[in-house]
Amino acid sequence: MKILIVEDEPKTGDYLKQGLTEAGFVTDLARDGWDGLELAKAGHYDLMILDVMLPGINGWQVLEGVRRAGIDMPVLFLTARDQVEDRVKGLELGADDYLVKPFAFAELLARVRSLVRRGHAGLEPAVLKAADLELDLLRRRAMRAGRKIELTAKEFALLELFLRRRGEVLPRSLIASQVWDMNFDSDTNVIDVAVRRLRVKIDEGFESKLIHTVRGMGYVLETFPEEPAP
Amino acid sequence: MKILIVEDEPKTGDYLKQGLTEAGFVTDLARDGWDGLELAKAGHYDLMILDVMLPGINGWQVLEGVRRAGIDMPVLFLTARDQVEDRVKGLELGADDYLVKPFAFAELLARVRSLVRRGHAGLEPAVLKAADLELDLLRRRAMRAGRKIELTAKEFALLELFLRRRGEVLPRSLIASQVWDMNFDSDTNVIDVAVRRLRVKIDEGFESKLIHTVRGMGYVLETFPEEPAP
DNA sequence: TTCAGCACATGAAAATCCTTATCGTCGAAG
DNA sequence: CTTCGACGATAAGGATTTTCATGTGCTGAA
Repeated sequence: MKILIVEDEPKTGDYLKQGLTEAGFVTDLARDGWDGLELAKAGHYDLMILDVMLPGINGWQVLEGVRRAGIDMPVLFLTARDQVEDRVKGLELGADDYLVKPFAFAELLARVRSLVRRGHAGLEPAVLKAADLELDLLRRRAMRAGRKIELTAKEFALLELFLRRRGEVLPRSLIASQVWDMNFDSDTNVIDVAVRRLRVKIDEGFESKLIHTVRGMGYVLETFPEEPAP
Repeated sequence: MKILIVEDEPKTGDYLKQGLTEAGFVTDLARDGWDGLELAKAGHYDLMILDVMLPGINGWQVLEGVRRAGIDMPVLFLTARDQVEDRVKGLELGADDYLVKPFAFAELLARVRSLVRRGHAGLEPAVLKAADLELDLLRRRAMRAGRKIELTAKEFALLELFLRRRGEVLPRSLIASQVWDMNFDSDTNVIDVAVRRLRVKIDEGFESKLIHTVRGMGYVLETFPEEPAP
């Protein structure tokens, strides 16, 4: 599997190249937009990782050039934290996924694998929904019934997990491994506390509750109450 | 590469098996000490991952049985947080490495790879030193000039990095990727602040400073001052 | 030499996260 | 029906980590 990285900052570029190489990919690295475009046209890649901020021509322009040349490969692009609208724009231009700097390498790897596997057929949904709750993954914002909800990083990750696996009962060990990247140590109740904080934000003050406890098992996010009417 | 996992808690066991399988290893899973011992004797494994707390016979006993049977394979064992002395004991009994629960999977994978590669020839050093500073990785304790120093998780990780790469100038991007598992985003100074906190703890009040700033490059831990005498 | 600009240092406030302790509730057993 | 025990909810406290604002000193250019 061959990946083209287009990144001007040397440290980030080397970091990506090394990490992906260790993960078993073959990589080429372009240091600016022009080189990137040229390489993209010349070689056959399974994926392109594209920084938005580049000297010469920027990331979108590279993307546009690539698409104009009729090259059909998935594109993952990298944006800085404040370039939210850029991300939206990039997706409209035909990118397949994005990642906000700074990012954990594990996260990048997961997305790269996903894209390489799926091709750029199915873009990940940008907004997850359940009833009147919406989680915008691009803008990192949550809303319920039209009201904006502020979430911390952990809360966001937790809610994202719940929404991605809506209706499934998630045992604490699963939540721990996904949200905390930890193998579970049962003598703590971090998860209970985190779920509570999330509940306060997304359920408190609303008629229908979304997060439900399944005693002895874990937690579920469900649109309908467990027991409709006795 | 074949790995034997001995772990009674089902969730942890499955988690390990799945994760390692995805990482390309072949795994067998034993649910208690007796099964573990039997499998270890029967099959040819490149590594055994051994939980200390097991029903029937405990981890050390399994280890002892394995060694008695003349089986020579590296052993990585898993301990709970409070079983510090157990870890020390386990290493004395001939384990090759340990991991404290809860642990990040990435950490486990790194150690597994290291052990599979090296065999159990070279146990990682348990104590890192520089001048009169010591960092005990087993007991997670730091001392300087005989005085105990309390460190937080981040401080510990940072100091460990400095000690492992003593004398090397570490750019911020490297520190970010190692200690924060993040690709670097230059508009923050978390690293500066973290380095400062560490400095206060290990250098303040001591004649010779260990952590030095290299302007425009990063930080180094060095025993000798950069410029001896002008 | 002086000044401006940049890099790093520092202190303090704010945000987040984890721990601990206590209370409540559900379910099973008597 | 009552009691007990386990599991979960909740509140409060504390520790850690991050952000922000400001200070200081080096370096290179005028």
